[in-house]
Amino acid sequence: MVMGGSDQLPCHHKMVIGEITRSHQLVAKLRSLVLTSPPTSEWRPELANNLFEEVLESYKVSVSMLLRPCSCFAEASEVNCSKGSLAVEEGTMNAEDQPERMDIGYAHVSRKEPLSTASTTTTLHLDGHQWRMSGKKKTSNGDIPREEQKSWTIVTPAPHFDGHQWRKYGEKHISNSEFPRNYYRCSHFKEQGCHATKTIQQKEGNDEPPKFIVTYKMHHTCKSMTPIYSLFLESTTQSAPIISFAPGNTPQNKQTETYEDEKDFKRHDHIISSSNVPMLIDLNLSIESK
DNA sequence: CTCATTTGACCACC
DNA sequence: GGTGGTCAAATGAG
Repeated sequence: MVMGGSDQLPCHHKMVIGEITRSHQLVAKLRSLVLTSPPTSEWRPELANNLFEEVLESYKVSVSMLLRPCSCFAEASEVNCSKGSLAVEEGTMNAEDQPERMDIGYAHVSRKEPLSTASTTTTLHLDGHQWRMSGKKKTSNGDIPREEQKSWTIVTPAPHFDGHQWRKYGEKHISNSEFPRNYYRCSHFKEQGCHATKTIQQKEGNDEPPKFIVTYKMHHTCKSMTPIYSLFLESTTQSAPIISFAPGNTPQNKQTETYEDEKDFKRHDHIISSSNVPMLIDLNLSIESK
């Protein structure tokens, strides 16, 4: 994450950076503990557990800060913040929208172009995902056109680990596209009327592992989400600290498997979209410790 | 038998 | 009219 001088950052970003730096230090302590103390130490499990708790709490706080618009956003629904000209979109998920869960995949801050037209926003690569959000232009009959429905897109090698359960309801070959597009809706569509949907399409090219373009539409209104902090962000630096809290069988492990054919992939696709998703935190951050 | 996936048909939007 | 999104019957897995 390369950013300018800290005085150019929105105030809550400075707090987040501070919190993440603390997390980094805690992880360093944890590493030191694991590598240097004898496995038989009586105090080792308890101390390790305490450190883990602190790290988890610290990340939780960081994410909460990111989800909550800073005070300089609060004056209006769309306000310039510092020099970054950041705007929080109406309808963007914040801490109030999703108080019980930390689903970072839905945090969305976009950068408005100066004099932007009705519905276009450009992407701010704040968290390693590529984001797009369409506006709210309406048709003559008052409906939001399909193209303009609120949606956001991420590119990820792990398109299924967003903490929700999805049911596939369609597949379509897209013109000028090598791979079909798969259509999913929330598994709680029927019993809870949750209208969240997403499409997954493999990105063109020979990426290894393959990357998928995941487009979400509508926020979840269901209440039975697995409490997972699924922060699978694309790593772009070797030095990015990676924390995996699941010994083996991580989503990453699943996704980096190679599939014999499309059927084979789809079998895994089914498995990994179930609710039994292990926890993974993979932060793409470069923190200078001093 | 139940439930999830597949797949062709239908429909809305551009 | 072409393309993309959704529906629903058929199919398959457990």
